[in-house]
Amino acid sequence: MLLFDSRSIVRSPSSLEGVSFHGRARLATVENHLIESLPRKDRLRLLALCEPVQLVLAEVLCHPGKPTRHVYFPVEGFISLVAQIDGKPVLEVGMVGREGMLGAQVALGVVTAPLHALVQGSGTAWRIDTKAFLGELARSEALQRGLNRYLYVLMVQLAASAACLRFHQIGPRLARWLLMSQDRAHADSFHVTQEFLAYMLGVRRVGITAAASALQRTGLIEYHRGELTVLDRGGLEAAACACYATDQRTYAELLK
Amino acid sequence: MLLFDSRSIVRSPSSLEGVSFHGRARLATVENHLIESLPRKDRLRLLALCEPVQLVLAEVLCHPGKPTRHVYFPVEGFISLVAQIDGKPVLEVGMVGREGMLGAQVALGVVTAPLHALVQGSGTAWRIDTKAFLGELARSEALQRGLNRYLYVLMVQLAASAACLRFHQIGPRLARWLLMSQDRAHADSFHVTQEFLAYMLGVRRVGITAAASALQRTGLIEYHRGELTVLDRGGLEAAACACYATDQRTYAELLK
DNA sequence: AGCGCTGTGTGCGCTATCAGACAGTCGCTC
DNA sequence: GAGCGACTGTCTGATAGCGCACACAGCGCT
Repeated sequence: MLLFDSRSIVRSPSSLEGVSFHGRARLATVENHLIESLPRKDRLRLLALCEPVQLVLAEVLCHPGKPTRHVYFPVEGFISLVAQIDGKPVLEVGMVGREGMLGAQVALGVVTAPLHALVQGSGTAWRIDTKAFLGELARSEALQRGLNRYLYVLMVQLAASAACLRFHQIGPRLARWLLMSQDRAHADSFHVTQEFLAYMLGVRRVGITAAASALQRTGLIEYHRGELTVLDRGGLEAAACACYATDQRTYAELLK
Repeated sequence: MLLFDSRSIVRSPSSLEGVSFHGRARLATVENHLIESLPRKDRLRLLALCEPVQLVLAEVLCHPGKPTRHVYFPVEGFISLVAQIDGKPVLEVGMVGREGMLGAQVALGVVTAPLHALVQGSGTAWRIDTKAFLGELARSEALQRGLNRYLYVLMVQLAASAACLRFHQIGPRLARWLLMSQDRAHADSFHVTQEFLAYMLGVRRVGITAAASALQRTGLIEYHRGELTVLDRGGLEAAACACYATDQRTYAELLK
């Protein structure tokens, strides 16, 4: 799909800051939250199985119905979960960043991927062979607990997304999407075209043009040929539908 | 909510058949599929903990965020899972019948209910105290496996529902809903008002009036003041969006 | 400088659905 | 048999979003 190739996260230093392209520094943490939450012993054993990989933008890490060869723990990169209709991926239903993992369903004894997994922000991640991971999962109760809670959060958010999709308009949904991406990209600016946004939100590109123009006019964001910068995070939060805040609360309550 | 009281499944014998109100006989099976799939030993131990209860129409078995006191294995009755926005339940995102259970999230170590659970078809079910169930879950590996697979199916369907919701029109979605209800009600006719259908599908009542009129005009269904009968199941399947068939396949592949 | 690709803005007509209101009709109850 | 509530059908006007088409601008490549 051509769309997949039209995405690329800006990783070059901002010409203004000259030092770091990270608007909100989170450099202290270089790990994945799920892994971090493990007791030292289990964590080390798990990390011994991990290999660092670079998530390449627009890469499709798994296809629905196909077996998952690896599970991924994003550190810097992040991933979109995309649902399909009639065999065509059409709509983002979830995002996986440093707060979670891709392939949690293996904890349910199912190695079949449920959704398309599309790398949406390039960056590092830990990767583990599915079988090896299952072995470690059997050994570590803490890992089981972590995965289970994460699966629960995923379910809650899938359900919430469905309702949001139905009842909220493009503008607020776009604002929410930008916030969620910003959280996972660990940067205030990233590269994303209107075409791609339309695809993620399941609307026409023109719909995004209208909504994004409005956000730019009111000074919340700035964009130009795919370079998008969040200027006023507070304002964007106000513009987003309540689902963003709800999501945040769910994460805070269940994953910490 | 008044809507909840306006629903009632027809349980009186059909005047035509005079013997059974079941259009498609499924009387041979009086159990729940999840329970049935257990090895004899585990099944008996689980059933010893169960108490039979009557699911009362329009009863709300759990609220999102609240702890689940019991888990339920429907036998004749069935349950709608309803997502909320801003604290108000607004949209059905899943159905639980004889093929599954309510409260599967306890297998994830979370006793908080994720969604509203609304009894949509009255009838019998098995009920177990959550704690007792957790004890049994720890004992039975087969039960764990069953629940895990069921949780996976739920997730897949949540994602599929979201996409369906976004891209399919009221008519096909209504047809799909009727088929899914018919499957779980084990009857060709059941009681359901347009008001309630609108609520489940997240649309206005008028939208249902239009779609249902069309289905009646083409002879697929017949309804009158809440009494709805499926006349042409094949035709209804053709009228439904492909999501129904996909759902069926998912169940067949993963839950048997 | 010229070309072509990608990304963005716009216009037009159309459809599905929404919001609100109202009327008819059936069935139950008093 | 009168009254009332529940259920269904219909009307009017508004709107969010769709499909399609096109114009234009920035950017890289030759």
